[in-house]
Parts: sequence; structure tokens; C-alpha cells
Amino acid sequence: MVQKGYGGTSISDIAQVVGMTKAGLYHHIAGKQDLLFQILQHAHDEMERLVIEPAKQVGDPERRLIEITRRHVRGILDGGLEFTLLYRERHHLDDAQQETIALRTRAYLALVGATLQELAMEGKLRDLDIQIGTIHLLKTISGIADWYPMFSEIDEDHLVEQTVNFGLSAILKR
Amino acid sequence: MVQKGYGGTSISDIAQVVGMTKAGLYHHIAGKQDLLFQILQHAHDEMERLVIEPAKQVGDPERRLIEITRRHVRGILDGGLEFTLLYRERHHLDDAQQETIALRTRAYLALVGATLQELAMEGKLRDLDIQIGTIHLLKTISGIADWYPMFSEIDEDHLVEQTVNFGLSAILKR
DNA sequence: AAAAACCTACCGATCGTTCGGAAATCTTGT
DNA sequence: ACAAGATTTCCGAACGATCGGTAGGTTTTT
Repeated sequence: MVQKGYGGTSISDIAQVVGMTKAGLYHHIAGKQDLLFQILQHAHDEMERLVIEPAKQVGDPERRLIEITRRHVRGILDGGLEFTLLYRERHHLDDAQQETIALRTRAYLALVGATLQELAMEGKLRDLDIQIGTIHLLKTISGIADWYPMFSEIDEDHLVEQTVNFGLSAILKR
Repeated sequence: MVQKGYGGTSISDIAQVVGMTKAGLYHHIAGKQDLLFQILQHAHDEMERLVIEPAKQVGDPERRLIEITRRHVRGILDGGLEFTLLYRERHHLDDAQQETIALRTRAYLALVGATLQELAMEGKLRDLDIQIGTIHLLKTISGIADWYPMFSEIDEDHLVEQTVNFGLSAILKR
């Protein structure tokens, strides 16, 4: 579904991959739409487990921002955050489900936004719009999932550090 | 198709929007797959017309980079580059079509990459991986098309300038 | 024996695509 | 200026295939 999209992936396709028939699979899921919802919930669970919770342990905002970037990129490269790519298929959900997902997404955005706010009060921030800076930073990171498969010759550690440098240079006075 | 994806958009949907039956529509297109290909070609045509060609007129690499960023963001916000979002549906094309699109995409990447190379020779560039920096910059820009509809209260001119600042700060010594 | 997991077979709906013909438009001869 | 013919545009109807989903029964596990 990550590769072919929600509409391009049939229940039969999924059943075949997990070694079942379509009817057998339906014993475990409530429907295609609900399956997408569960996957997106799982994606956010992994996001919180791998990125948000560890980052919240870091008191210093600059170190926290680095921690967020490192862990987020690392999670993408390790495949642990693979399903976050399906966020772009959220319009297939009903309104209540979309709101649930939107809330969790906004929570992550708020964490990064608050971190930038702290950095601003410490005078470390460039003269930039915090909201836009936050979104741009997160888009730079999450965008890696889109293009990295096509540039897999790039060393993973190198990409992590380059991304940290890119993001921090864009945001902090240096 | 931009909103609902390739698989989620039927020929009937398209025909209805353009005020025809699908049989009538089929007089103008060769098939759904070829329609996507034509749209992506058109997207690249617009990209060249609105961004690449004007940018190539600029000799100074720093001013050229600013020109690319401004025009690309402007094109997204004005809707002129709307169809570039369908680049993510390129896997629905056959191999030959994918290669054609990949070539044009690489050409744009090469333009930005060469500009960063010039800036490096002028000593204006940060210590960064040019390839990764190029991709991150372009992802920051093109990513706007993903999230701007949800933050439409942001002033367009403000967003353009903030994006230029974000990108240049990430890349240039300042 | 109870429950969970799974399958065969099928449902109505919709998918992309095609075909023959009807309108509508354009070109041409006079 | 206008009718005749040619072309383009569009539609109704249908095609085989596949879609998401279900009913009922069989196998496997507890």
C-alpha cells in the first residue's frame, strides 16, 4: 500500500502477501477503510515510541531538536516509520477518523514548534516564522522517505548528520 | 486525481468533471495510464516555463537560487504547478514512460545541483553534501504543495520569503 | 466441545475499455 | 449562399475483469 497507494492496493493483494484468502483476512480486519485507520494509528504509535518519547526526555531545546531529527531520520531509514508515508492517504478515512489522526499529527508539530519557541527565548533562533520553520523542517525530514529509496547508495549515517546540519543551519543562528 | 490519487480517481469521475460521458472522454485520451503520462509531461512543461527557463537567464548563482525558489513556490501557490503533485503516482506508468519522466526530473535536480556547485566554488556554501542539500532544498519547496491547503491562512508573500530564507540559511554561509 | 482461524463460492457494484451510431461541426463543390 | 459530403465529437449500451464485502461451512487450535 505504501508503494501502490490505497486505491491501487486491493484486499486480495494484501491477503495474498500475508498468505491468506480475502475471506480469511476479513476475519482479522473490519474493512479496508478501518485497516488504513489502524495502520495510521500504528504509525503514530511508532512515531511516539521511537521519536517523541525519547525526545521529551531531553531538557535542552537545541539538543532536543537534534534528538528529534536524528531519531526521525533514523526511523525512516530503518523502516520503523515506513507507514507514516500512508499519511497522505488520510482522505480515504471518514471525518471522525481523520480528526483523530489530525490531532496526533498536530501534537508532533506542537512539540517541534514549542522547541523552536524555547530556542527563540534563548536568542538562538534566526529571524524566521516559527510555524513555517517548523513545517519546513519536518517536511525536509519526512520527505526523505519519498526519495531515499531512489538514492540508496547514500550512506545512512552520513544522511542523518547532513540532515541534522541542514535543519539546524536553517533554523539556528550559527 | 491530485486529491484522491490515481487509483482513487475513475475515468467516470474525470468525465463527469469535464462534462462528458466516459465514452466521450475516450475520444480524446488513449487510456488512463497515458492520461497520467500526459499530465506529468504537462507538469514538467509548466515547470520549465515558469521556473527553469527564467532561472537560466540569471547568471549569478546566488540570485539564480533565489529565483528558482521564489518562482517554484509562487507556482505552487498560484496553482500553476498543481500537477507536479502527481509525480508521486509515477509508478503507475510503464518503464519507458517512467524513464522519460525521471530524465526531466533529474534535469531540474541537476540545475539546482550545478548552482550549488558554483556557490561552493565562490566559497559561499556551507560545509554540506551538495547532493543531499539539493534534494532537501527541493523537498522543502515542493512539500509546500502538500501542506499549504491545510494552512491557507498563511500569507502567500510571507511564505515565499520565509521559504527563501529557510533554504538559503540552510545552504549558504551567512 | 467450544472458539478461533480460514476457505470456497458468491454478491452487487464499479472498474477501464470498446463499439456502433447519432449529433454537431467543418470542408468542399457549385 | 447553400446543399452534400466528410470529419470530428460525443453518447448509450455493453464487455470482461476486478473491486470490497458476505454467507456458510470446514479445519485447526484451545
